Amino acid sequence: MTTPILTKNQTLVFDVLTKAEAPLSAYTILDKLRDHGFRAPLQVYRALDKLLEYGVVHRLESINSFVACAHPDENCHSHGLVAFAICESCGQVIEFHDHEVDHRLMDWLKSQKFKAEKSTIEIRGHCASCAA
Amino acid sequence: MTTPILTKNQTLVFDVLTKAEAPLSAYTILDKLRDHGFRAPLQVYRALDKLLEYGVVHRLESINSFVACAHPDENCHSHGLVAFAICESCGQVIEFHDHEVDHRLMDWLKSQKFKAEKSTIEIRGHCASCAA
DNA sequence: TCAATTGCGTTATGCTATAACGTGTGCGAT
DNA sequence: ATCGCACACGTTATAGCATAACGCAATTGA
Repeated sequence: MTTPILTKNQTLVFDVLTKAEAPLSAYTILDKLRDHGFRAPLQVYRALDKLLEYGVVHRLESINSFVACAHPDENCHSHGLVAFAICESCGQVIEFHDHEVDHRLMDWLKSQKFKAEKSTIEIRGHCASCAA
Repeated sequence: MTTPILTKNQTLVFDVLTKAEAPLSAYTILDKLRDHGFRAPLQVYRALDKLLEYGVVHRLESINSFVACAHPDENCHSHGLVAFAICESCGQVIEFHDHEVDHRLMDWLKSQKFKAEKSTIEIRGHCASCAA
């Protein structure tokens, strides 16, 4: 699946996320786009839904925020599980993929006959710079 | 760290969660406890905070809900990482611990000099009974 | 041309979580 | 004993996150 051309709103939201240095909440995105005519949360959420579907944006469940995918080119859906390390000081996010963890989790799920659909792996703590 | 005696409110909330067959949101807990004098969300959240601190309850970030720990006796904080498989049909949750996944993630974090504090691993999908 | 699909805008609403205030109770130190 | 402290509790208000439901406009394809 290749990413379709983005609509105007989707582009605006995606650009804001791409330029941000940390995850943004939907309402923060809304505020940043008021000058571009955004007035209501739905405008943001609808764009986010599509961007998530295309795999170019990730949702961080543990902090109710969104980040642009770290692999702009390839489609992130093909990477298997994605994990995130989120710094609680500076907000920076490190995205990573590990097939070992993948397999281990998948094997376990298989043994339970559990059909996985979506996964969330998020570690909160402090990054190298902030741990000081 | 052993779990202190629970207060009245903590006990009420913990009992509701223990009897539930699926995770409950704070507001659902509130509704279930109105007959016991609960009137406001804070009464629930304050009890939950303590129960989370004691490690006898887990928060499921991806569905904004709470479950009683599957290991009532031992303290769950000592298990290292905890992961959850959450059925989107019946709501049932399977809790599991895997040292392999643990180590793998921890090694990765170490290589990034990231100091982990809290972790969230949640897989949504369908359990054996519901996948049919 | 017509119907179906998709994106968009708006208003209203619902769900999740916490701030800020004050009260009461138990308990150790002086 | 009583003072001070820590802690649980109750209440009101508010902040923050997300979606329902309506209608309009543009696009596309039969």
